[in-house]
Amino acid sequence: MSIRVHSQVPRTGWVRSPDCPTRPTTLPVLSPAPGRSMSTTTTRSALQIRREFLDFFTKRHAHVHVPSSPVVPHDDPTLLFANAGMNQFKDIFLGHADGVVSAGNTRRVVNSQKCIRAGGKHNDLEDVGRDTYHHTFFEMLGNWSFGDYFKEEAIAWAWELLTEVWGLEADRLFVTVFAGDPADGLEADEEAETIWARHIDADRISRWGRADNFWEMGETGPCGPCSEIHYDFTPDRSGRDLVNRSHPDVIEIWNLVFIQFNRGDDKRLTPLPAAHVDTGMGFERIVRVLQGKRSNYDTDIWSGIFAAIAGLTGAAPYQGRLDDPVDMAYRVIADHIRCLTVAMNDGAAPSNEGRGYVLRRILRRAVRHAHQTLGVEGPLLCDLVPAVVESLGNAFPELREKPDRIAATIRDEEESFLRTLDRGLELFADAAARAAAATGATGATGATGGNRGVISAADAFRLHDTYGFPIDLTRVMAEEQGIGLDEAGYEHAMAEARDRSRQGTSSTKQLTLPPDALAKLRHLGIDATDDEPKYGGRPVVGHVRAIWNGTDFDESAHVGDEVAVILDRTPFYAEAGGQVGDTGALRAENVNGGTLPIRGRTGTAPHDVCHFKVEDTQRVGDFVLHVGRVTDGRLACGTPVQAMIDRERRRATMANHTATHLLNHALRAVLAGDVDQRGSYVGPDKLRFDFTAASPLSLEQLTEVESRVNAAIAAGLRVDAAPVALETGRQINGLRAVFGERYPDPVRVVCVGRPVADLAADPAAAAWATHSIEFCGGTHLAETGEAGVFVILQEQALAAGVRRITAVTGPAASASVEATRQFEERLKAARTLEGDTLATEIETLAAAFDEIGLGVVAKQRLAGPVDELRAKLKSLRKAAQRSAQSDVVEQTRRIAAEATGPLIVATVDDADPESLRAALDVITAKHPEAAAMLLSADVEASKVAIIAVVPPPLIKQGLKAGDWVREAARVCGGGGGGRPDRAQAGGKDPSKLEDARVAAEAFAREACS
RNA sequence: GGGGCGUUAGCUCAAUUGGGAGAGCACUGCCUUUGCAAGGCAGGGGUUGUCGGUUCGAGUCCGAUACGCUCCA
Repeated sequence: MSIRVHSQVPRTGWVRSPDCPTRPTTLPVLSPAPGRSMSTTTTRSALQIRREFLDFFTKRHAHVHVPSSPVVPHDDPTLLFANAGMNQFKDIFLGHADGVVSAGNTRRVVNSQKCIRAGGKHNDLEDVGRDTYHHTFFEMLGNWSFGDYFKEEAIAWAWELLTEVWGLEADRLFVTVFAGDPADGLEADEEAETIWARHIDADRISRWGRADNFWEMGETGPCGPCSEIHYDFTPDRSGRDLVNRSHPDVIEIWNLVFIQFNRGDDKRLTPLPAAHVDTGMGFERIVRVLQGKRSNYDTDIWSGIFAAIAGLTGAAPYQGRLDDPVDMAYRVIADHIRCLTVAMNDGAAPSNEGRGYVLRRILRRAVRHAHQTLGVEGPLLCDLVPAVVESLGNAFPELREKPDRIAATIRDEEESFLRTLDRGLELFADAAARAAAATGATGATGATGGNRGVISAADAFRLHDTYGFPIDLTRVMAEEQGIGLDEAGYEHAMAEARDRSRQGTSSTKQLTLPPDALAKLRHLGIDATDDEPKYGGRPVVGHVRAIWNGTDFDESAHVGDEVAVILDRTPFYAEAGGQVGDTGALRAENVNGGTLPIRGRTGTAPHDVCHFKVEDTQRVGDFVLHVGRVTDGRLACGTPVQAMIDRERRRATMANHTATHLLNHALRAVLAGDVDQRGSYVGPDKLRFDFTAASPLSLEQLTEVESRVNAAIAAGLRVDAAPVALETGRQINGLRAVFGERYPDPVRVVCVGRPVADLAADPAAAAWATHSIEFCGGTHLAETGEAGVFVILQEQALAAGVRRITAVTGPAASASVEATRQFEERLKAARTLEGDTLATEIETLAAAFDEIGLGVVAKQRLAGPVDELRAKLKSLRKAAQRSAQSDVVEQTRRIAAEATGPLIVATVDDADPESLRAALDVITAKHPEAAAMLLSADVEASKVAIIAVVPPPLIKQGLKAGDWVREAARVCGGGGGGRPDRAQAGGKDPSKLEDARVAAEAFAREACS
């Protein structure tokens, strides 16, 4: 179905016409919009529409407004970006689907969720700009019932809002309901149909099958029928047959999902005890409907951004034409900058992988349109950020926090892409030249398309794959120059590359649980792992509850099996919050001097012996997975095991974790607040802390940070951790939380130097600002002194505006301090050395400088002196080489002086190939007509170096330098070659040096005779 | 997670089957010019990212690794 070109339709015709009057709202809770006039066309602003939606549910129907979750999901790796309103409530549906559920204290929620649909399975990116309704970023309005109201209210309220509050006409609305599905034994949703019939003419309700009207979250889990409301834009209201036809004139505006079933592992549906409502209404669409526009882009949502684009580029104003490249550029740029601003505000950044890569592609697409269509030379997008903040800041106040930083990052990325384009242009010119050469149409000017050749598939693919030069740009440029393009071949190469990429994947065995396995565990009645003992770290007795082999659950595992074990109780810390998972062992024998009592399932003999080596610990849902291998005996479900962590490794990890908190706090103190944690790694070997910072840390700042942390360690402060109500926790003065992270309630608070109880008692106290206080589930030292020493090893850039500090504590840090001390002493001592000993010492020191793990502070301080020494070594070497060379040259001078005739073959002492070359130049200078060969032996290295030169006349006679040296090298056990006029070779037997010389002389005489 | 490409002087880049590490710009000195812009001559500057292998010989071939660019998921 083709999309009609809207430019044929007068735009004003789509503002509300007399047959579509706007009825004033009668709702008392809504304040009348200022300046609203009944006599002219009255349209609500986008701002009002959003407000009215939220107010309708909060004020009139007792919902609680829950703010949008970040568009970058921090706790769901399966999701690239938040793509639906239900994302942040997923746990409620999944985890506790069979009980009474709530979000916070309410079971009625309303929200406007920031969503991004780009990348992943549903990729709309390429459609954005081409039509009237695709967006990479959009808002999803929704109301929610968690086991509270159901179809009756959901339908009635939706109808009330649309027709009474917003005054939409009933004869422009159509409703769909679920038709039932025999395969699932599902009846049609007559309940919804009956309810609808009370509001709308029965002939406007239609039944649809599973694809359109049955919603499922995944293979298993909560699901149910849904009911959609469609709006008919056709001038004569003839849209009845266009419902669900993807027609631009009849669009779905609201989807009401009734979650009433659970799909089990056996694919069977069982009714849920508490049913839920999940509704979604695309904000951009409803605004379009209420403002009577033919396109989402004709609404006031976009006008500010369009105006900014026009102002910055000088382009003609937006006309709303679908077929106009300029208007398309407007849509693409406006859509993409909204998406980028929101995503980056929530913590994403353009990069070359994952969601960062999606952002990069979005940014580049926008830049390309600005560049090609609007003729923008430099960066543009970064200057549009304020317009986005202006238009969305009211709904999402977090956008006002750091627009400058976002703009700066976008600018960097734009500039880098413009460089890529420049480089691509050169490569394109090469490819075009090759295309012309291949057809023999060399530089014929005025040639019409076709005879200037074709850009080969290989070139097009290489431009794209290696240099990121987009294929559509290649196409446009080829067209401009009248060159063809092998697009079919390009697609083929692309498909091959995809295959290659795919084949490389899917080989490693995953020992984490997929969602359906998780559901199965719950189905088996296995409870969440009790991992509270992790904070104590002492061995505990647990029972094997399940054994996961990567694809299925087993009853037992045997020696050599790599599996993941789930216990009912464990002291193992599962990887989280940057801290690595514990390692250790599970044992089932002679615990506490005797055999463990058996309390598990039947069939497990008391004499079972087993040793399971735990190599990693991961958390999936509420279960702790002990990943590793059986090293002895047999591990069976039900077996009681002694679970013991590697305590030394844990101790080192704890020290690093506590130090990470101290570092976080010190950074904030030194860099004056402009520090957000962006990630961390806490392991036994080291800690890494990524944070936002505009510029590199100076030596002074690094020193300051390091000494602050060491001061806290030296003070021997107590570290306290305790759960606190989330609301109280958030109020604690000086608290560090990770941006965008979601925390449980109650949340665990870790504080250095003050009992958590004190904080909870008076959260706002000014004194807390001087303490490190974080929400953290990790394991920590009891007292900071146990960390020993803290040394920063490295400070580096990770991405624009993000820096990483790598540091160590404990023995590793002490070792670094000691290494630094020794290094400094040796450095000082080296200044007094001379000659060979100096050379050796400098070499050792220079090598050690990068190897021995010096702290970054020491390193920066010592870099100067070390460089001086390096320079000194260099000049020493140079001098030595010069003198060695002059020795050889001196010998050669004598040889040259004594030599006569067209053939000079001589041996010299102690010459490296370099010196031999210089020496040979001496001979050719004196005897340009002679063929010359020099041989030298290095007895220590047991090597022979040979070099030869032959003037052109002798080459003609048949003496080729390459053959010549090869003959000489053959005698002393080597080989060689080169050009006819000049060649080198080597041998391995210095004792045959004289033989080689004789053989070479004979060979040359033979060849020249 | 997987694929492709790259890393050579301070900067931008060369180096044809493996056989003498180079150019331009920048730098230093001298000369020319009233001065500027520039020109002439001379000179300094390189562990060819790192580690290992093959070879008589590696910037070049092979394997690892780091970093960067890029494509795919």
